[in-house]
Amino acid sequence: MKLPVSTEWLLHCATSLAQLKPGDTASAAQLAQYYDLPAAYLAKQLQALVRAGVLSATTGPRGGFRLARPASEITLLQIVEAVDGTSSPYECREIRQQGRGALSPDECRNPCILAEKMAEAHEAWRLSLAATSLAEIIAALPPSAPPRTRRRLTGAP
Amino acid sequence: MKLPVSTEWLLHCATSLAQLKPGDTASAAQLAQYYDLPAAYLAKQLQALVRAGVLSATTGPRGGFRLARPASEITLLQIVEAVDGTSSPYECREIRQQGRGALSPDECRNPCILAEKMAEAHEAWRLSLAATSLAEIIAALPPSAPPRTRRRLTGAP
DNA sequence: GTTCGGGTACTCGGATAGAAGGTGTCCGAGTGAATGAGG
DNA sequence: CCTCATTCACTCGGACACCTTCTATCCGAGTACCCGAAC
Repeated sequence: MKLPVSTEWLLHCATSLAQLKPGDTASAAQLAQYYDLPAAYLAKQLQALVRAGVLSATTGPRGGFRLARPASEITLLQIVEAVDGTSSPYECREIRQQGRGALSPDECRNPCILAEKMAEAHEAWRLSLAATSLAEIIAALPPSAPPRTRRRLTGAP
Repeated sequence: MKLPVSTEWLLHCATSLAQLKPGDTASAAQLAQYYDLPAAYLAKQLQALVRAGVLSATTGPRGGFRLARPASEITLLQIVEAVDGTSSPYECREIRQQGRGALSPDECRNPCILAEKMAEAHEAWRLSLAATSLAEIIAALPPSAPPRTRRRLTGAP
C-alpha cells in the first residue's frame, strides 16, 4: 500500500496556492521551481486536481492554477483522493464463493465480515483526512509565511 | 494506494486456520484448493506471515501451517502488515527543504504539518484494524462453520 | 488620444516511452512418517 | 511381536520471468496580453 510520490507534491502545492491573494495564479513551472520538481509531470498531476474540482486552471500569459474554492472548504482528503482515486485499497473479490470451500449464495447474503472490517478502517482513514482543511494548515504556519511564499513563487529576489 | 490481492487471501486463510483444532495444520496446497488460488504464490505469501510470527510452519508429511498464537491475540492489523509491510503509505521526502522556496533547517525543527496529518490518518487506520482479533471474526460466524471448514480443508467429502 | 487588428509568447492538456513492484511459476533442501526386514 | 534402519513422499523455502501501474518526458492546441498602425 503506497501512495504516489506526487501526493506530497500536490499537498504542498495546494498549500502554496492557498497562500496566494484571491484571484492570483501560479503556473506549473513556478510551482515546480519552488519545490524543485519535474515540471511536466507536476503539470500532469495538477490536471487531476482540476478534474476533481479542487483547482481551476487558466491558460495564456499570466495564467496558471488557483484554488477553485475557499481554502476552508478544501480538505486533505479531497486532494489525496484526487491524486490517488477514491477506491478502497482493499478490494473484496469474494474468494469465499470460490474453490472447494465455496459458500452457497444464500450464505453470502450479508457481506464478508473481513471486507466490512477493512472498509471500516478505510473509512476511519478518510474521516481523519477529511477533518483537516487547507485553511487549518495555513493557520498553523507562522504569519510571515504567506508573503514569503508569494515572493518566492513569483521569482522575485 | 492499493493493497496486494494476496491480502484478502491471507485474511481468509488465517480465519480458516483459526477454525482448526489446536495442533492441527493445513498445507498451502489445501488452502489453495479451498479458495481456488495459485498454490505456489499463496505459499510464498504464507511465508511472510511466518516471518512476522503470526503463523508457524511445519515441514514434512502431515505438516503445514498453524496459528503461532491464540486467535484472540492475532489482530487483523498484524496480518495486513505482515503482507504489505509496516511502512506508512505517505512518505515525507521533505520537499519543503528543496527548490527556490526551501525553508531553512532551523524552520524545519518541527516536522511538516502535512506529514503529521497524514501520519495521524494512518494511525487511525491502524487502530481500527488492531481493534479486531481473529477470535472476534470467528465468533461472528455461524456455529456450524468451523466443523464444515475443517471437513472441506482436509478434502473429506 | 483612442480604437482596432495582428502577432507573439506563454499557458494548459493529452499522447507517448521507461522503471519499479506485485503477480505468477518453477525447482531444490529438509523432514517426518510409513515400510520392510531382522531379532 | 517388537525394534530399527531405510526409503519415500510430502512439506516449506528461496530464486527466476511477466505484467500492470507509477514516473517521467515530449509536443500540440488554445488564449490573453502586447505592440503597432490607423482613425
